[in-house]
Amino acid sequence: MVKINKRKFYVTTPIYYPNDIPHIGHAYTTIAADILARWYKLKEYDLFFLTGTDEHGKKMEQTAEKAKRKPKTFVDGLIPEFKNAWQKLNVKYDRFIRTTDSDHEQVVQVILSEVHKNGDIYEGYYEGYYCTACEAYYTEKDLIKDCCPIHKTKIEKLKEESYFFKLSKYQKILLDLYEKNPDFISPRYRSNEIINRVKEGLQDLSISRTSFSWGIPLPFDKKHVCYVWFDALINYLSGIGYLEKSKQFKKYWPADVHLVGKDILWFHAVIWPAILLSLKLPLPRKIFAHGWWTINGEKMSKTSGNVINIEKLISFAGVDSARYFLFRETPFGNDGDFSESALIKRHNTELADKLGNLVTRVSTLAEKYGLEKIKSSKSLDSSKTINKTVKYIENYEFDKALNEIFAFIDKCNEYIQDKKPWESHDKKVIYELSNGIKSISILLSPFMPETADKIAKNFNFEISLKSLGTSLQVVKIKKSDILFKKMEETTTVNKKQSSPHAQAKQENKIPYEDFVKLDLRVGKIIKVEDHPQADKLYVLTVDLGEEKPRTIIAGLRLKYKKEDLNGKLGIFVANLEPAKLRGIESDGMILAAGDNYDSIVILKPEKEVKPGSKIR
RNA sequence: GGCUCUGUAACUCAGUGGUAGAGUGCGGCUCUCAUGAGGCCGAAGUCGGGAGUUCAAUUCUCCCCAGAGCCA
Repeated sequence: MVKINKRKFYVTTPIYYPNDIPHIGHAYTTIAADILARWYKLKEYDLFFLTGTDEHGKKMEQTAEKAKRKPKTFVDGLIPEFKNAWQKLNVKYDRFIRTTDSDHEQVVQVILSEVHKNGDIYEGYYEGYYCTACEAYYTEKDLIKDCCPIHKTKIEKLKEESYFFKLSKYQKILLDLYEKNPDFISPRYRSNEIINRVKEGLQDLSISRTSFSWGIPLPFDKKHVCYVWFDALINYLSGIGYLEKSKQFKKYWPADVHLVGKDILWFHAVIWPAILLSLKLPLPRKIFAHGWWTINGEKMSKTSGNVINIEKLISFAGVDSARYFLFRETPFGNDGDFSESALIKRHNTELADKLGNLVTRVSTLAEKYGLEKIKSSKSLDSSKTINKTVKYIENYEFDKALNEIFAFIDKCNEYIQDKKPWESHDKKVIYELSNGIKSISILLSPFMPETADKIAKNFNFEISLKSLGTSLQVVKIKKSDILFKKMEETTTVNKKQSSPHAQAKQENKIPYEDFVKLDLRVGKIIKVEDHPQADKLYVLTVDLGEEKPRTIIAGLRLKYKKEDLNGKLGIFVANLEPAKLRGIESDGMILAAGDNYDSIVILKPEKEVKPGSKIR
């Protein structure tokens, strides 16, 4: 008898280095995984969602030493930061794996032995410039003045005994794989980047170190500990029970998607598949690289103090608004810019005004007039929205999915306006709208689980795929509480913390480069005539130190007599785009000061200078 | 430097071989069930610049300019 297995979905985040506190970057990947997890759970897939921490390496060893702790004790203290963060963000993972978990350590050793046995690991020497902060070697040409190109710290040449993984052996197979599976690496442009690099050739990868001991020892040479990346990648296997739970492992492997930041795509799209090929294991279905967040247009960094940690992310407008914003603002894959004002704006206009308000008004009408079930609604049909949203979510186009859902919310608002149920008391219309709200909530539930739950309770339906396909039951409905309170922007804290550059931008200041674009010059007015078509305008002939004098129109006729201007010096914009004013072309502009026309005065140099002198 | 991509309304972006759309913002009108929310209407663009192919180019080709990404 053939047993029909339920379809499964296995999603992972990278395992995070726990020395940093979790911030918006970590949150982005993890929430994305949570959205997918919730979505496939909704579809009743057998789901596994793995996240965790990467705890080995020289850097961690050193930090622990500074804190006068043993590495393990030190790391133990950092883990709650991450677990709490995910709890606060409503992220529901199936396992939080730590590379110090004993089952993981065991798996890494078994895998090292297997790869070794397969002849893909050999002994050699590694020579290069090692940056402890990056945990990576650099070649001489990578260095910038003997310093690490990323951390700008001085780094030294190291030569150590090392074991190597035969990455070069897999170049052709990998290229073949990318070609046959163009969506293996997503988005597509990232795939092209990787392909080009792999074409340039692959070097064997050093996978062990002798310079520190905080790591997993190689089973065939205990002097060496495993290089952190090799150790870390294997979490995707150990996390679902590579050794002891072979049934579970067989069910979930291969992973359906590894979500990663664009900075670690190389490891996941090249090294990881090569390891799996050596192990003769099936490859993950997809590696998806997402972008980074800038903060107010600036790179996020500890030194500029603009890091958005989880507390802060939630503090602006709550968890659901933060989750919504991150995936509505920017296509998944692209870089995005985070700012409090952008978040609050979306919270107010989209969540409060459109969605929240719709729920309140429909629930109020339902409470007052009740519902009457109808079979199907042609005028307010959500099936197209559902189909499109499904397509977008499963294609990792979260922004488009949300856009689709909100287009339907707009439709509901148009419908209610059109049908005016507060006049007609038409229970069928209110039912149609309630049913629409049900679809909206279920589709939104992966993104905004709390909100979806609240609406579901209020309108008495279940968040499930089944419920999406069936009509709402008629029950008594009460007016909904406010789902999204409108927020006011309180940027003062933010502004103080941001750099002078970002601050200048916010205050509408321009960079110096923009100022120098202005060609301001002293000019001598050599002729003043009335503009024939306008009683406010003079037509000036101005010497700007050029071969020919220019014609410049000035609105000074009511303020200055001709003789007050003739022969006088003034300040002019010399590179203004020429403009026709009442039929005469003006090639420049005279500068004047004054808050309004009545108080206007022209500007003059303090001493006599020659026409054409530059203002600087 | 090498490879790749982008340049469309004030902003963010969609789009097509037959001279352009959406959201936000802005201006006006309007309803009152609703969170000063909602709905309707409107203004706004030489589709980066130049050349070529074509009956026709924002859309194809080439060059130039500007910006971005990736380079173990």
